[in-house]
Order: sequence, then structure tokens, then C-alpha cells
Amino acid sequence: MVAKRRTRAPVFAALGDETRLSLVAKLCGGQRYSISQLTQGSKLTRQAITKHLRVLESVGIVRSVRKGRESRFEFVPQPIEGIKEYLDSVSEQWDQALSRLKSFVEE
Amino acid sequence: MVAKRRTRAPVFAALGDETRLSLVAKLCGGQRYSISQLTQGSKLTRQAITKHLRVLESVGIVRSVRKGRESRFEFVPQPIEGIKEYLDSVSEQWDQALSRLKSFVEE
DNA sequence: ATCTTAAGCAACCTCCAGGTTGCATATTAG
DNA sequence: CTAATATGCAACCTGGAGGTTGCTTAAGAT
Repeated sequence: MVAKRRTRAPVFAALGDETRLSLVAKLCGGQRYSISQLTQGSKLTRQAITKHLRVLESVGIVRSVRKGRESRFEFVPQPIEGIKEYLDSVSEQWDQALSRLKSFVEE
Repeated sequence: MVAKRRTRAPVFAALGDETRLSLVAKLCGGQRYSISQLTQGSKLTRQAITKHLRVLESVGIVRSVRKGRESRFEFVPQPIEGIKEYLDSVSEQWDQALSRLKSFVEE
């Protein structure tokens, strides 16, 4: 296991796009889909979808497995768990700040 | 209260940048900071920092209040709570998929 | 009244994200 | 074997993100 980088920004950035968010929405249901399948219903080109999938893959949100002539993509939960933890720490800091303020006012 | 948009992508996008993430990290501690203060220690220009702050402000993660000649920025938790909920729903879908798979294998 | 500090505004630059088209290659179907 | 399907690769285009510099205006400090 290599040092897991302390930078969540790329993961947030990967989620910062409607198209990719809907890919995630589809894939987190557990099913695996080929690129062509994921392109169905989208108004974008297969190549555009491919690029988006590569972005998601580059931050580990998604993984591809070649199966015959198609490459099937599947969801990987870890990166999203990672940023959830990060957001929790942000909320926690904020809550602590609030409670410090509260006790300051009360005394 | 106007229809809260169903699109979290812009919030994720706003967090998808190291500089903005560190601004959030600083501000979620509860203190308010002026633009100049937030620029201190950064290698970027005040104007660059200003632009980043406007991005955060545009999605509601941050709010600015003019105080004399300086405008002080403060953290606003709601948008981040929003995407936390979104991520929870993603995890939930994933977990349900896993448990369906599990019961399918077991029978 | 003047100097200094905080911010806003605007023009400008560079680079890359997001899309497209066109063509090549690998598999599966008939 | 041949046709059709699923991808990969590469070149190309365009707009906007992220930065900078320069100048102006507002508000404190002396």
C-alpha cells in the first residue's frame, strides 16, 4: 500500500460534472456496464463518455475490466468513502467552533 | 425558499481545487477572515484568492460581509451537508446492491 | 489633509477540460 | 470468410478556469 495522498481535490473535481455524476449514479447500483451501454440515452458521443469514464477511473471511483470485445465498468466505493470522511472532519471542526462560541456566550 | 436545485455538481466542482479546499479548511474553523488575511501564506495573488472565494460563494459554501474597508468571509455549512447527503445516498445504493448479491448467492 | 491599506474592476494570457470527427483494430455473429 | 459491433487512438476545436498586472476607489491611520 502506497502512501495515500492527502489530496482529495481530484476526487471532488471528478464529481464536479453532471455527466460524471450520472455515470456514478448508474454504476453505484452494482451493475456493470460497457461503454456502449453507458452511452445509450446520453446525448454525448461514445468517445466523450469514454473520457469521462477515464477521469473517474483515474481517481479510483470506477474500475474497468476487459471482457471480450467490451470493457465493463464497475463502481468502487473507497474514494467516495474517503471524501465523506474528509467532509465529516470539516463538519466536525465547524461544530466545535460553534460550541466554543456557545460556551463563550453563556459564561 | 426557492426550489433547491437538484444539481450538486457545482458544489463538488467548487471543492475540486487545492486552493479552495485549504480556504475551506481555514474558514470552517469558525473564524472570519478578510481577503488579505486569507492571502497571507498563499503563494497566489490577492486577486487569485478573491476569484476562488467568489467561486465558493457562488455555490454558497462561503458568505462575505463587508465590514469597513474589508470584506470578511465566513463558512456556511449547508451546501456541504447537502453533498454529504448525496454521497450517503450513493453509498446506500451500493450497499443495497451488495446485500442483494449476497442473498442471491446464499440461496 | 495625506498616506496607506483593503478591495474592486478589467484586460489579458495560457492551458486544458470537454466535445467532435475520422480511422484503425479486435471480437463476435452469420 | 465477412459483416457488424465495441473500443482505442489521435488530431483538432473552443470556451472557460486559474493566474497575472495595472489602475481606481473606499476607509483607516497619523
